[in-house]
Amino acid sequence: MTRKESILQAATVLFSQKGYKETSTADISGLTNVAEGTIYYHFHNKEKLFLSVLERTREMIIEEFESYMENRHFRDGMEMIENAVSFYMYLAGKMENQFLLLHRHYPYQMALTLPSCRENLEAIYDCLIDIFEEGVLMGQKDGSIAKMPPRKTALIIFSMVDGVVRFKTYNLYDASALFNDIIVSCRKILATDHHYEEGA
Amino acid sequence: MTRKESILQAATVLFSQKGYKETSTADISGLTNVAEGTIYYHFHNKEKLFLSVLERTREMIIEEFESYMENRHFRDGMEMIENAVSFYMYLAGKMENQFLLLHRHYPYQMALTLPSCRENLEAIYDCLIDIFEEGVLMGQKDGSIAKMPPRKTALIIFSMVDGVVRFKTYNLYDASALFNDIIVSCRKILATDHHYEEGA
DNA sequence: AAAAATACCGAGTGTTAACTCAGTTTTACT
DNA sequence: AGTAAAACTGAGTTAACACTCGGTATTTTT
Repeated sequence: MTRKESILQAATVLFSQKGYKETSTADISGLTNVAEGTIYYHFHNKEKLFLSVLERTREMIIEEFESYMENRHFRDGMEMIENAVSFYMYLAGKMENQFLLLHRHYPYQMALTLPSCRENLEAIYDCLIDIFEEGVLMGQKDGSIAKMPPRKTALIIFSMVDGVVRFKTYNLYDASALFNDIIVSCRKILATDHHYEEGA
Repeated sequence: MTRKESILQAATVLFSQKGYKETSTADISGLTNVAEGTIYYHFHNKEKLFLSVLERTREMIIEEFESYMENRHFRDGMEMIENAVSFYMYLAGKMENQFLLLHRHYPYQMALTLPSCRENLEAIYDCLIDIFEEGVLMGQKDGSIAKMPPRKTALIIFSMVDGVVRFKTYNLYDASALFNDIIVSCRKILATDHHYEEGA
């Protein structure tokens, strides 16, 4: 692994676990056995390093999600959303540090003054919410999902799932224990009145 | 207003808007026209000041919520939850800074090493989720809410609402635009199969 | 193999921020 | 009014941190 790569990895871990301000370039240097000067050689300054971490995070999350969705076939919109929800929860566990980074307030604060930061965050959320919205639209065509505003519905489903993941992040409650209940709640929110299914 | 009080207020604003590490005692001193020494006279150090802010936040949120709930009468459990949800969204706007503080990762990190910090956070979430749980239990008795695990259901409702509030916090989406949709979704999650109401 | 370009190093620098403390002002009490 | 206690002040101290820079090692090119 190149030094540049190991700096990025260590920065991802430390920025997410300790926070941006709480992580010093000396910390990163110590964790990687790469001299501090090298960090500045590759990333110019700490802020740009953070942006690189965020950009990498965006690439990884979007790629993971799109490759999951595209090579798959769903019976109907409802099934698509159920799958998207469970994949989101799976991914939040697999890419723990990246999701933790997104659950910190720092990136959103940086986004207020740094357009490139905001672009990365918006790209991630747009990608995720677009997938949910697509599922709603598909479900409304095939009759598995009731008529309701697609974008808003996607946002609500997303915030429900993300909120539960956050409980885990905050060490308040174990998200995986709520997995089934989340899926059931999604179905209830989306179900059409007549053909109401309750599976386990 | 006493100096101690104005320090607490300024600290609440700055810690929530800028972050803990990003706020210096000089910042607080500047905003209050109180000398830095005075901050240390009253709070001993920056960490203890933060804890005082958090304790105050806990007191205020719990008091607001309990006084809202206790002087009120609900037709059934469903109505109680609807009211709790809308009051939560109202309060998140009214006490913007305190909620922002709770939406930052810092307090949860501090909670890992500082039991008194964890106690404050748990007290807040316990209070809120207890209220939702109580609503579920009530609704299951009076028939307005379906049979489902009360605690888990309360957690899901809570994370849905809190997740939407967070969109606002992060400047990604305006929570108030989703208000009606949230209420409708809650009803759908909770409703009994037979007596399914859909109001506006 | 020599030269050029790239990657890397870590001691040094300037700044910032938490916290202290010796002294001053205000309040409380007799 | 006089005195003791509490509240307050801000210059000074110390440590940590982001970043620089002159020099060295490594890789690439010719």
